Amino acid sequence: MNPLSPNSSDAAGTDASPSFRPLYQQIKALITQSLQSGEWKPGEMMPSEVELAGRFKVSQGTVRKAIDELAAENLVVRRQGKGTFVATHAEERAHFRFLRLMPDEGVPHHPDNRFIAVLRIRATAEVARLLELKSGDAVVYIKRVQSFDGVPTILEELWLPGQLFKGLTAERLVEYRGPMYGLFESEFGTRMIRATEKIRAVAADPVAAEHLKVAEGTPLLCADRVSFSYGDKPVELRRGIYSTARHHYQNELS
Amino acid sequence: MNPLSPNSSDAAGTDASPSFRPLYQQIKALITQSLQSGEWKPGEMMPSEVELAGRFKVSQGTVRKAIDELAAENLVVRRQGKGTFVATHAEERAHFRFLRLMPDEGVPHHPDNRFIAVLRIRATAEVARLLELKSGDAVVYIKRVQSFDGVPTILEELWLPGQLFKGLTAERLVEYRGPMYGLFESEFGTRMIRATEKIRAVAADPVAAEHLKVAEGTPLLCADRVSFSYGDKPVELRRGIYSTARHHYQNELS
DNA sequence: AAGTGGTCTAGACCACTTT
DNA sequence: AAGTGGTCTAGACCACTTC
Repeated sequence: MNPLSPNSSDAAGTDASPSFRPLYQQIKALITQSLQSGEWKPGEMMPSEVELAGRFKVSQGTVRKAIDELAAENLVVRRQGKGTFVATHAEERAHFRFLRLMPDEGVPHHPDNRFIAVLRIRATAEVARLLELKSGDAVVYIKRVQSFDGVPTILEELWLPGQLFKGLTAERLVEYRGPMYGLFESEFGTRMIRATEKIRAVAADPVAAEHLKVAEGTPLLCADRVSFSYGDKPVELRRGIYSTARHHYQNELS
Repeated sequence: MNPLSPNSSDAAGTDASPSFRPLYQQIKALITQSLQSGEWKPGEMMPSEVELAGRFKVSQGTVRKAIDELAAENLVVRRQGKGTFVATHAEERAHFRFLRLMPDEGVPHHPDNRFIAVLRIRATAEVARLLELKSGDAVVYIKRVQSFDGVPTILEELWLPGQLFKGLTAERLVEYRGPMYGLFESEFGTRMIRATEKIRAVAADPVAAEHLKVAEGTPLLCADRVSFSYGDKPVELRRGIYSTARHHYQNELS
């Protein structure tokens, strides 16, 4: 008998298996808990499959199936011969997982950041609703422009729960190299694992026109993103205004 | 010894396993071939796992792993207790796999179609390049408007290889109920399995403005899609012009 | 009862990386 | 040589559907 909640043939009682839950999914949940609690930090190696199998008193195959799903969800990364590692945003290849704006020609490269505002404000009703806060709760507001080859291309606004990002200042943002999600994960213990985006076409308002150096009324992409951490907890709101003169939003349908 | 190409310890020769290919991937390739050749038609049930295991002289677990990947790629659908079925576009739930335009409020429902043009023309250099044809090859050109609740929302142009869609006429398109991909698959034996989209913001030109009943210059989404069939063969070009007044392009980042 | 996919095990062995 | 993930097997049993 394994130590986890049995699915049938239990001690007694008419177990008509009202809610069957495979062992490997229970293992997966336990591993996810350890990831969330920070038992293994981003970038670190996790215990080997045989070690986890021993800890949970299940076969290696069952642990494998659990980790397979975690790898499919990009929570962990497997490297043959080396081990299984906690996924991290502080990596070159992770940068373009959430940045879907690609140059029409040439290879993608990293944008230059210019921060316009880093403020602590109070959540509007709309922001509070999407971040699952209360109206008036503290939020960090960030506004920045990203340029490729000196051409301003992205005007971005972010709203973050103030509670989670207490020490976040303009200085920290400016001095940090790499994607913001890397900073969030390493400095504030908040890891983005999933996001949804709603995309619309909008006309450049005076502010956007100024920052992106385009004429007022120019058609621009507007991407409203909600990012989630473990347990589908919303931890970021982001509105990106993209100039698609020399770039496009790339998507794979499958 | 299994009958498929051995990976090592072969009859003779210094096999330093220069190109290792797992058994289950070879099985997967064989099953894909059968799917492509039409041995089992879309919507039909395929042979059971044990039967396939017998046919290929491998264990059921190996067949399972092959089918697992095919299911992940949406080429087949597993139904516990029933069997494994060839995926088909002629299903309610499949409709919204490629249609990412969602209403800002309310539940998504099917659009009304109005066909503006169904022509056989010659491929321009650009169309030929993307469809991997030669300039001047025959292509089917389709132009249509899709409306939700009577509101014209999508202006779409399609280019299809003439060779693959010989009997395609306006009548066939009009009388067919359901998504176009269903027609392509059932009547022309061409099944879309994957697509890429590049999205930009554009200003409504006179033609788009007229069809979508918006003012000239209105910002609209422009989605350029290339669809692929088995073997990454391009089989459709589609340019969609979306009005995002009451809809948005929905995307999941993970 | 029979057939299907789904889970779980124990063990063997392979490929890859590091020591 | 030792440790890691990756493959493959054979068999038992479970959950679900159909007959």
